Formats: sequence, C-alpha cells, structure tokens
Amino acid sequence: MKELSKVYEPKEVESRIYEMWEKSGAFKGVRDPEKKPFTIVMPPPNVTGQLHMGHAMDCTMQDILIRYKRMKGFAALWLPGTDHAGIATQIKVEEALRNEGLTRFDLGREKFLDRVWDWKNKYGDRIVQQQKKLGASCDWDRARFTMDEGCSEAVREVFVSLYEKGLIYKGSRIVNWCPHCTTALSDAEVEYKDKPGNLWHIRYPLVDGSGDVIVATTRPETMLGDTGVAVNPNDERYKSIIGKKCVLPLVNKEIPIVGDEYCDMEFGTGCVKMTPAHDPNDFEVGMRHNLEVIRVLDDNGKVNELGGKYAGLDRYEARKVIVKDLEEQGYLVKVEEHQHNVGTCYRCGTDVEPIISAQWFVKMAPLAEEAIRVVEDGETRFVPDRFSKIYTNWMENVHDWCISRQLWWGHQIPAWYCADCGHMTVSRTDALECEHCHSKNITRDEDVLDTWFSSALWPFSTLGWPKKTEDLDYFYPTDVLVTAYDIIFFWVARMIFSGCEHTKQPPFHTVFIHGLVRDDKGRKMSKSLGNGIDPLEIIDQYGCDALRFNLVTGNSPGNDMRFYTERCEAMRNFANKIWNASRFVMMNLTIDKCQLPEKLETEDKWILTKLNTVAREVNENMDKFELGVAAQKVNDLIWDSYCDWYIELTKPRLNGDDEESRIAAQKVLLYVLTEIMKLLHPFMPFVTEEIWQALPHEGELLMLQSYPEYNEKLSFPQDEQDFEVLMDAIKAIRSRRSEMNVPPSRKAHLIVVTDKGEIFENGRAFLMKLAYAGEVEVTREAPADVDGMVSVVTDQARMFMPMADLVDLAKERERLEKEIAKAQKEYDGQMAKLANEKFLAKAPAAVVETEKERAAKAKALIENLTESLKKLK
RNA sequence: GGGAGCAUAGCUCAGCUGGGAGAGCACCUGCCUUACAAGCAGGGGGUCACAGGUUCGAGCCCUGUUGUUCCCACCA
Repeated sequence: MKELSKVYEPKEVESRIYEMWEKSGAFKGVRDPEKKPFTIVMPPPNVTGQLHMGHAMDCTMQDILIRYKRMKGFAALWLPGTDHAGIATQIKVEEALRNEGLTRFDLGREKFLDRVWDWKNKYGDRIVQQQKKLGASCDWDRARFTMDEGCSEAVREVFVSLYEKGLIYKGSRIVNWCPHCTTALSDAEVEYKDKPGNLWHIRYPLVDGSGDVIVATTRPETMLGDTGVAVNPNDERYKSIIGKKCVLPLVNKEIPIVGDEYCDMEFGTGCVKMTPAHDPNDFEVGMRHNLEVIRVLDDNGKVNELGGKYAGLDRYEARKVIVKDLEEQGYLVKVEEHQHNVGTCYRCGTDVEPIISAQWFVKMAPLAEEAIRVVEDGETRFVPDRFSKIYTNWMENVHDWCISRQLWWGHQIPAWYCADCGHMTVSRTDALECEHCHSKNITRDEDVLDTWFSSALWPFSTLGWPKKTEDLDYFYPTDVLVTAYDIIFFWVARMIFSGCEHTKQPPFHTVFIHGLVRDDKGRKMSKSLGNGIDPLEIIDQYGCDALRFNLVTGNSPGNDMRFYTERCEAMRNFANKIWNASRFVMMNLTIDKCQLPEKLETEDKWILTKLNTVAREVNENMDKFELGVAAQKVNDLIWDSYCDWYIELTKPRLNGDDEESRIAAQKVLLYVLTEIMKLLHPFMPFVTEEIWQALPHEGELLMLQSYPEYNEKLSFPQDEQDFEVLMDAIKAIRSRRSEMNVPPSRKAHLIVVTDKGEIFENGRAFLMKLAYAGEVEVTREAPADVDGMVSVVTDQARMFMPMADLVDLAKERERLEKEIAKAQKEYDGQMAKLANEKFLAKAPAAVVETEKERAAKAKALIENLTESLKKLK
C-alpha cells in the first residue's frame, strides 16, 4: 500500500491521473448493444479561444453528468470539438497581419485562408489542453471541428436542401451591418444599448411654397438618402399635405409626402423622414409607396459618392457637418435630448448600421413551427422549465435569419453566378459550369455562412450525418445539451429546428441551462473590465477538484453565480479532509479486501444507513439535474457523518484488544469510504480516483465502477434511531461542558439514568472518548444526593457529572427551569396542533405521526428535566 | 412596450411536489484529543422585502406593492 502525504497535493496527482484515464481508453464512447447510450455533445468553444470561468462551469457540469451516467452503466459518449468562429478568428489573424503592415486584401483570399489555417493548427489545441486540466472525460479521438470535412459536407447538404425546399433565399433586405467588421449580422448578433442622443427637428419646405413640414430624426446624416416624408393619414394636422412635395434641404431634391399609418402621431412632430435604404421601417413604408431606395453609406460606414459634398465622411463626422450646415442655412428648428436604443455589433461593439444589401436568408416561419411543437409537447425539455417560455417566445416571433457574412473564414456559400445567362447554380458539389446554359464562365458567391449555421448542425454532423452511420443510429438523438442561457437563441434554438428539419427528430431531449459566472461584485467577467479570473490559475492554486466543487455547489440551475476565490479555499479544505480521512483508514488497515463483516455493531449500521440514504438522495437529485444539492449531500455525509462521527467511533475498536471487532471496524470503514469515493467521483474526480487507487479494490479505475444506489439490505432505521439517542447524549454533554469551559482533559465521572440501558452500556466507550467521561455508570435510579453534580438532560436520559467546584446550585436550577419552559412551549405547540380536529382530519398520516413523536419527545424531555430539577431541591 | 429572475444570518447563497429556518465564509469561546490547525468541540446571529389571500398549516401556492437584475421588441 502506498504511503500518502499529509496534505493533498493536487498538482502532482491531477496530471498523472488524467494520463492514466486517457491511456486506459475509459473516455471512449463505445457502441454497446447491451447498454443504453447516453450522449452529450460539447458546445464547441472558439478554436482561438482561451478557457474562461464560463467554460469551466459548462465543462464541469457536463463532466459530472457524463461520469455519473458512465458509472450508472450507460454507454456514455461526450463528444468534444471546436468552432471555427468566423468573425472572431478572422479578426485575430487580421490583427496579426496588421503587425506586418498587411491587410487580408494584400494577401488575397486563398493566401489569407492559408494563414488562418496555420493559426488554427497552431493554437487550436490550446483550449483542448485547458479542458483536460478540468478533468473533462471527453472522447478526444472523436474531436471535431466545424470546418472539417464531415461538418463541411453537412453544411453543404443542409444549405442545398433548404435552398431546394425554398427555405433559403437570396434577397435585398435591410440588414444589420457592422461597418467595422464589414459584414452583415443576424438579428441575434446585435446587442441593443441605451445611449444618450438627440432628436433633431428639421424643416423641409413645401415645394408649393405653402409652408414646411418639420421632421424629427435621431440620425440626421441619413437625410442624404431621404426619398420621402411620411405622416399619419389620420393626423388632422397633416391630412392636407399628403400628395404634396417638399424640398430636401442640402440636397435640393423634391421628395413626396405620403400618408402611412406607421407614423405615430404622438411622437416627435408626427412627420417622419423616409430613408428606405437605411431603416427597416422606412424600407417597408417605401415599398408601400414606391419610394426610391438610395443608399448613401458605404460598407465602412462612410458617406458614398451619392452624398455630394459629404462623400467620404464617416457617418458620425457627416452628422456633425450636416447639422452645422442645416443650422447655418436655417433648416434646424430645434434639438432635443433623446435617449435611444442603439444596436451594436456583439463582436466589436461598433454601432450597427441598417443597410440595404443583397444577402442570403433562411425562411424561419416554416421551420419554427416544428421547433415550437417539440418543446410544447415536451419532446425537448428545458431545465429549468422557465427557459422553455423564453425559447418559445423567441421562436414565435423570429424573423428570417440572415446567414451570409462578408468574411473569408467560414463555409463559402455554394452558389455560382453565370456571367453569360445570369443564372445562379446552387450545388452540393463544386459547380464547373452553369446548370442552365452550361457556360464555364461562372463565379462563386464570395460570402461565407454565419458560424452558427454550422454550429446548428453540431449534434448530428459530429456523428456522421448526412451519412447514415452506426454512430448516428446509436448515439443520436443525443440526450442532454448543457449550456448557459445567453446562448439559447444563437445556438440551442437553431439546433432544435435544424435537428427537426434534417433528422426529423429533436437533437436532444433535455436542455440543461446554467447561469453565468460573475465576479465577486456580481459583474460579468470581461476582458475590458479586467475582472476575469483564470480557471487555470485557480486549478494551479487550489486544485481542479476544488474549482469544480466551487462551481457546482451553492447555486441553483439557471441562476448566475458569483465567483469567490475564498470559496475555493473551503473546497480545497474539503478535498484535504477526504484525503486525511483516507489516510486514517489506510494506516489502520490490515485487510486487503473490501467487504462488510458478518457482524455489524449499532454504529456500523448507523453509518451504513446514512450512506444508503444519501446514495438514494444523490441519485434522485442527479436525475433531476440538481447537481449542487447532490454534491452538498455527499459533502455533508463525508464531513459530518463519516469524519466527525464514524471515524471517531471506530477509534476505540481500532485501538482495542478485540481482534474481531478491530477487523470489523476496518471493514466497515473501508466499505463506506469506497462507496463514498464512488458517490463523490463525478464531482471530484481526481482526489477520489487517487484515493481509490490506493485502497484495496477490484477493477482498474474508480471512474468505471458502478455508482452506489439505495440498497434495502443495508438500511437499518431502528439502529440508526437508537444510535442517535446516544449521539444526542454526547452532544448534550459536550455542550454543557463547553458552556462551563471545562477542558476535554478534565474527565468526569458520568452517571446515566435511563430506560435505554443497553444503548448506553454499548456506548460506554463512546461516552468516554467523545463526551470526555471518566467512568460511566448506567442506572435506572438517580443517585440519592446530586448536590455538586452537573446535570445534563435529553429526552432519553438524565445524566449527572460530579464537578462540585463548577456547580452553582442556584444557576443550575435556573438553567433547568429555563429548559423546561422551552420544552414546555414546544410541547404546548405540538399539543395544540394535535388537538386541532381539522389538522388530524386533513394532514397526511405521516405528518400527524411525526407531530405525535415530537410531542412525546418533548414530554419525555420535560419529565426528565423536572425529575432532575426535583433532585436539586 | 412585453417577458423573466432575484429579495432568507454581517457577506455569498442553498432550501427540489406546502408539514419543526440551513450551509460556507465572517464573528465569539475552548481545545495542538496519535487522519486532518486546510483541523476538533461549543456558541451568538434571521418579522424568510412589504400587504393581502388560499390552507388545519405558507420562506415555498395566488393577487398586489416596492426595490433590483436581466432578456426580448423596427417608436423616427
């Protein structure tokens, strides 16, 4: 047997254990017809990403589930991988290029992509290595990448089949445009932020000279693209000018005034300038009234050549100049302060510009229908349930999904345009000619697909789809998807409708949502705030198990958690506690096999019953995804029941002369410890595996042992209850002594007056050790003279300790009287309840029963207290 | 404008279908008791935001109020 160091050293242990697991092949997801599959696909982190606390939590939750299920006998597969992360990765490589004084255009598409692949090959492994530090038991051999061959094939198949079904189309629409990333974005990629701004009131003179209209706008620079003014047709103020024309100041262009109910009569002046090329609402109004669409901003957010003297100015620069010109020329009526909601790019934070542009879209309405149904019918369940409403709500109001991005890094859209006939060819294989006129003069669409387009296919593309593979057949649909709530729209929703559409079934039956990890002040951890805590540093300092336990306990599913480094210390202490308990067991061990003895003592039955109860509860909680509660129960079992009580209880036996009893104690210690290690393993995999390896065991790895379950044969409720009578007495004595500041070194003679003689006779050694008793005398009759004795009372025993120097008779009486009053109050409360006929009639029998028991206990306690008090008088 | 979460000990949070208010940290007292001072024993501390209601019984269910955080939404 190996010698264990006095303090648990996670650093030394973790890498060694992880290597052992990996080598053994225990992480592999293997199809086994004898077993039920249990599959989790890992949310793929960005290939250029760095592990942060959010990943750590996500990863820990998944690892706990997969380890649990693996131990429960499932064919567990946790499938990892990485995401090509279009914008994020491209930006990183472009930044690197900038240091060389180059842009991607200098290199050209092909060479640039080579550089990105180089980057991916160089750094893509980093986050994987970091996940391993967390103890992730993924099947690494199956690791996938969203741009690998298989995933790309899936993307191509999905794109073409949706196109063929008419669910993907190309069209000119107002899209969210990021002038910094120079690409279109989907609605989900826009973050709205309240920003202070102004409402500029601008006078547009009527052409017939009969007056002016005054429009109110938050974005005066867009007036360069105005092609009309709208008023509400029901607005008495403006009815008469509908159909007239006004002059667009600065541009000197005549534009029509139209009536449209879109205009809110209450807001601003009631007149709205129409810029169909730069506002989605204006676009709609423009369509209804045949207004011209004039785009005046270019891809970089600068005024284009149609902007006359303002051409070339950045949009915000142009705003200043235009406002100044309007003012100088007398067109600016007034400026109001106005708070408004500005869309920003979720990647770079730049204000998003609505711009009309030709893009590709997924038609959502038909897809959303089934995706809503599967959640409403419970085929896919959100945990916690409240997220299903958020999901459904979004799905019901979803707009068409803009999937084209003006980037180079990603899946290039499989559409080719014919220069000769103008026909567009969309094809599963790279087109060599126009499918219509067979011209070879074709060029491929330059755009790539939204990264989330490929992520949406992840649960099945990673299992081989569109091929009909055995993996797909066995492991798909997957079981649980674990992710944070901030990614439901980006990813979860899209996986669900994609799975439903392409595989005809939802991709998982449960979506387990967790919250975000915040800093100790409740702020989101972010690079810009510099408040991020690096999980790897925490692991380095406190150990992986401590980090994992911190992340999984003390919060409930779906809620955010604050990360306190100090809590890691407590968790590290827990790991160390287990370590030392194991050390104690091992140094007392003379047996080499883990099995229970024939004859069990009451305390053995007590701990076995505790273990059994916790095993049952942990299984229940795990199955309900209450991971934190489960972890807490194991923690309490280990620390309170096993360490603080059971280990102490075995000491007299381990050091005693009775060989049989000594061996029996060892056997129970070892058995319970082994079971506890199994219970704790999914949460704290390293320390438990390390200990288990050092204990006598059968099998190769703890991580492959079966998870403990409730075992009726090892449940002894009566013995448990009996033993707690003794424990109550011990606690009462300790408390009494502590109140009087009696040090443990001062042993006291103990007289126990009780009807439960046997329990106390058997517990003699425990009273001596744990209640610091000198001699123990168990009797039915109280001693005649109790003057100079400290009295301790429980509902099952009256105890006396001669300690004349410490006893103040008056105080002793006062104390007993107080205790009686307290017990009486409780008893009265119970009796009032029990006298209530409605309670007796309506409360469940079990509740009535416990109330009766409590009343009986209180009564017994009062009687004992009263007896003891009498003795003092 | 719509929706959701949260409000429990000094701090951070548990408390799962209603049945005697909990943990960790902090604080106080006493212990180096041969596994562990990263420990042991004992202790103080809560009108469970507020107001109603349902119920034999409410931290938990219902209604409203206040405070707070977040999400969604095309008011120029």
